[in-house]
Amino acid sequence: MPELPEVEVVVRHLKSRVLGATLETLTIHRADIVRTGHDLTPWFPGAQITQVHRMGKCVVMTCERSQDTRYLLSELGMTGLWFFQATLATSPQHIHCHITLSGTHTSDLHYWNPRRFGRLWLFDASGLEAFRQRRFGPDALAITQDEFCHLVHSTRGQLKPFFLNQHHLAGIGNIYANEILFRANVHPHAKGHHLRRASSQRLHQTMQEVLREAITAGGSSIQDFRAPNGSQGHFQDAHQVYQKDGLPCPHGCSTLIKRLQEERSSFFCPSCQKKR
DNA sequence: CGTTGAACCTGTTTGC
DNA sequence: TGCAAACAGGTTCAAC
Repeated sequence: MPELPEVEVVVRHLKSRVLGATLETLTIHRADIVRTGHDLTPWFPGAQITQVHRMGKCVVMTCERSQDTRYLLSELGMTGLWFFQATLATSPQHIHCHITLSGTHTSDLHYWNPRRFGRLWLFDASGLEAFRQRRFGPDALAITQDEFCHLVHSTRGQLKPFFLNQHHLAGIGNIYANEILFRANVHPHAKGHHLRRASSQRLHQTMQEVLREAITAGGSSIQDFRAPNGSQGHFQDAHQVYQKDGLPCPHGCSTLIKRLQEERSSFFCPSCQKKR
C-alpha cells in the first residue's frame, strides 16, 4: 500500500543497509517487470550504491561506477515492496528481482510485487529527470504553503481527484487523501478554486502533519505493507475515516462516516467536511 | 481542461 | 460449502 509515508519508510530502511555497498548481481526473474527501452542491467554489477531517495511514490537508488552515474528506480504500485530476505515475502513466486551486495552491514534485496502494478526502471541522469518531469508535480512533503495554495486555487476540479493526481502533487494516495481531507474539515468534492485561503492553508498544514506522523509511525500496514526488515507500520491505528464507514465521526458530531463508491472509495463525515 | 471508465494483475473478502 | 462478484495501496489511456 505504498503511498508517500510507506515509500519514505522503505527508503530509510534501505539507506541503513545499502549505502556504500557494492552491487554484485542484479537478477531479473520476470523480464516484463523492467520498463526501460534498452537493457541496462549489465552495467550495474560492480557499481556502488551512493544514495537512496524517494521520488513521489518511487524509490530511487543512485549507482556509481567509473565516474558514471545511473539510477535504479522502483515503482511499487499497489503491492510492491523491497525485502532484505526472501523469506520475508509471503509468496516467493512474486519476487521479481534479486540484488546481491557486498560491503559492511549489507544484505540482499528482493523486489516483491504480487499484483505487478509498478515496474523497475533503469535510467541515466537525463532519463531520470525526464521521468520526473513527465510524472511528478511538486512533492507533498516539500511543497511550501504558498505554492500549495496556488495549486489548489487554480484547480477547478474536486479536491479528492486533485490529491490522487501525481502530476499536480506527488506522494498522496487514497488512504492519505481521505485522512487529510477529514482532518482539515474539507469535503472530498470541494472544488479547489472555491476554497477560502484559510481552508487551503489549513489543508497544507494538515497534509504535512499527517504525512510526518505517518512516517514516524512506520506507515500504514493494511494488508501487505511491511518495511524491508519485515516490520509493520502502525499508522492504520490512527486512521479516522479510511474504511471506517458506518462508525461515528471521531469528532463527536454523532454523524456516521460515509463511504462513496467512486473510482476510488471516499470516506468522510458529511457533517464536518464542508465544500468550501 | 476535467471527468469517467476500463485496463493492467493477484489475492482476499463478501454475498448468495 | 462453493462459487462468483466485489474490492484492494496505483497509473495510464481512450472517449466524451
